[in-house]
Amino acid sequence: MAPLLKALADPVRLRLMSIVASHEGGEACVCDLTDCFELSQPTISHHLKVLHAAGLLERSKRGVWVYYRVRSMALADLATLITPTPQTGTTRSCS
Amino acid sequence: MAPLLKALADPVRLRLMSIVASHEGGEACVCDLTDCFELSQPTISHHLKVLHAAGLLERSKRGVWVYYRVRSMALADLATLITPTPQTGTTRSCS
DNA sequence: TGTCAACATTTACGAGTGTCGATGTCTATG
DNA sequence: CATAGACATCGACACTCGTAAATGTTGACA
Repeated sequence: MAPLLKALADPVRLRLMSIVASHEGGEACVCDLTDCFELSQPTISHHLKVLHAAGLLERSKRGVWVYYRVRSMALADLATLITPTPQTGTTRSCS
Repeated sequence: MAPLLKALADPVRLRLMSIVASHEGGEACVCDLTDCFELSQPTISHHLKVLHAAGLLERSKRGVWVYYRVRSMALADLATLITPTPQTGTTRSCS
């Protein structure tokens, strides 16, 4: 769980997720994304790799272009884990 | 939002949140927490400070002891932000 | 007032991270 | 085959982060 949060805990990567999610057809190619930032193409590629390795983005190569798509299931699972549990009653000192 | 995720994106801090949340009365003092880790007391204190600065933990000092409590509202808000939006239809290239 | 215990702060250091420039890989096209 | 463009990888650097040892602060109590 910590690696997932770590992958999301960066302003650039959060924007990347947001842009991909709200892009036409729910997917975007790298060339679209690099235009949205004032960062070099290798840097964007690096962030995409981190998000992909964390299971937050899907990769699909079509021709010369590589399209990324948000794995909304991963986000939903993460949201569930973050949501506070209704307290189980059992009280152990450590977890 | 990124700072919030950054504060959570650490195994020790995630365990701290979990332990505090599931502790008797929903709060725990530092001495309880240091016993759960094989880390020095200053390190635990540092992580608690990070979580408190991010608005994820409440502090309340009673006598010599300092009790921490999870701000479940912050977690709930974060979960809401992470949850994928149902796609608005408007398609702008960047966000 | 002096002492002890619970936490916090400071300082320092090794490890990890974000960034860029240079280079590599792959695909389409002439 | 040669070239060009879309991405990825590599190497290097500055910066941040997690950790511990030493020290400081505060409250309880004799």
